[in-house]
Amino acid sequence: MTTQARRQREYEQRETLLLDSARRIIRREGVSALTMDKLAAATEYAKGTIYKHFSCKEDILCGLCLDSLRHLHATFQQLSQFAGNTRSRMICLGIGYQLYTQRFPEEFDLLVAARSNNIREKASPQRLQQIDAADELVLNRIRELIVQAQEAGELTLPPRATVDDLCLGLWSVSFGLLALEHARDMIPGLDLTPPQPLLLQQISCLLDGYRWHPLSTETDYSAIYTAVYQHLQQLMSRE
Amino acid sequence: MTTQARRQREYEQRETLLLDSARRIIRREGVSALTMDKLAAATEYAKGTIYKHFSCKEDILCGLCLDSLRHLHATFQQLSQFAGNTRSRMICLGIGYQLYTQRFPEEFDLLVAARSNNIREKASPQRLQQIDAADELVLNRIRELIVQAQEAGELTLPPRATVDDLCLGLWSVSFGLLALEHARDMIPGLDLTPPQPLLLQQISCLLDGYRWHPLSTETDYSAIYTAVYQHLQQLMSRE
DNA sequence: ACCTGAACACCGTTCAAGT
DNA sequence: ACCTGAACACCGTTCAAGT
Repeated sequence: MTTQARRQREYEQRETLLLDSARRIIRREGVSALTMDKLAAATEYAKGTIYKHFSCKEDILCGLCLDSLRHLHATFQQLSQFAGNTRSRMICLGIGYQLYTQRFPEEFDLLVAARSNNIREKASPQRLQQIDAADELVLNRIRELIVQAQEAGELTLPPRATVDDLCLGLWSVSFGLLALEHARDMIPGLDLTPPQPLLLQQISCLLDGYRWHPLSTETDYSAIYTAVYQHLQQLMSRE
Repeated sequence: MTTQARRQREYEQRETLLLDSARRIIRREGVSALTMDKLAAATEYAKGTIYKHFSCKEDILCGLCLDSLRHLHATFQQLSQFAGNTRSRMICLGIGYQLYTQRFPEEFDLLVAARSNNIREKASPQRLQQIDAADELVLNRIRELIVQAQEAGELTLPPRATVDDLCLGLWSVSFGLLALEHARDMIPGLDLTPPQPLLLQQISCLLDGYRWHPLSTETDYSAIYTAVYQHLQQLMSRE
């Protein structure tokens, strides 16, 4: 039935509209400004209609989080076509993550919040499952690169470490650092190297520790970092 | 005036009571179950009285977060008396952090949440300042140990890295890993080494990267880790 | 000077009525 | 079958009245 197909399409379009409107409200006025009344008014739908799509307010937040993850995955996929040795390409992913959080700080706040139980316990199971699936896709891009490094002979993991250990390690430093970076000016008197290369510094030392060649003592990654950073920044700002 | 001193003391006792009751409610029923009515009933004070202490609900959450940080700092202070080379002692701090989050998962959720702007923008400036000060004290314990490692000749930082870079790096991996660990069973199909040594694994590789001696290739830290972990676990469960 | 809790305002959620 | 928005319930915040 074509009618059914159209209905389905219209339903999805409406969901997109709802999420986009919600995102705009949050970006402009913060999460606390997102109310069902406001969202209904902005989209010109009744409040009841919103509940056809989302089980509760937290479910909307998770919907936004899901969008963010998919966006991040798309960015990672583009970046994995980047030329260079595997370690440089991993740095690319780090930069991509960093630029993403800088451009969409409100979304990153949601990514952080969606890890806490307060939000998860209210959202619908389906949405949570979708988030986990999207999470998995992002992690796969990292995993993939680690395996490629092994195949290229640029990485030999220490005896007790698995691919997923390294994958989680990278994910953790990046996530942790970027999450804490929000609070950067709030923590007084930290004498840090300039903000940009901070993530590079941490990832570099971690990868040196895992002995992912060429080591940072063998190659100057800061030049690569700066070049890629500027390149990506232009690429992403054009979107 | 002694009356004033007594008043002050009673005021502080009441604040402690309010925070303890709030914590109990959150532990038992989750953050969303914490309402002003419930807190007033539990403490046998009127709702208006709560506002003598806290500017809003989020201010209470930040108050709990502050308590957590101070508790963590006390733990770190105890742990810094631990004997051994500086790298082992740093691992101790990591274990302390890990055990802390395991024992008080709800509090850790608040520590994560208090980094997001949604909460910060509502809490009182004074409370936020206190949190930053407490944060600083915790970081100082880490910094201190790094400096001691330098003095002991066990650590020579790479040319571009500062003490605070390493400090933040350690803080980031730990925070990131522990924050993500909550979602551990939710991310399907991750083939990871058993949960306990996961943090050790990441910290070890990071410290190897920073060339903090003795390197993990020179010493078997997993034995030290297990011993300290069990020791601390007993110590903390007795509290 | 401090505490109280009724009253208010706001907002998430539901569901009977309408199309 | 789907959409609507009035009505409801809940909860954070205030402040006039009481001690």
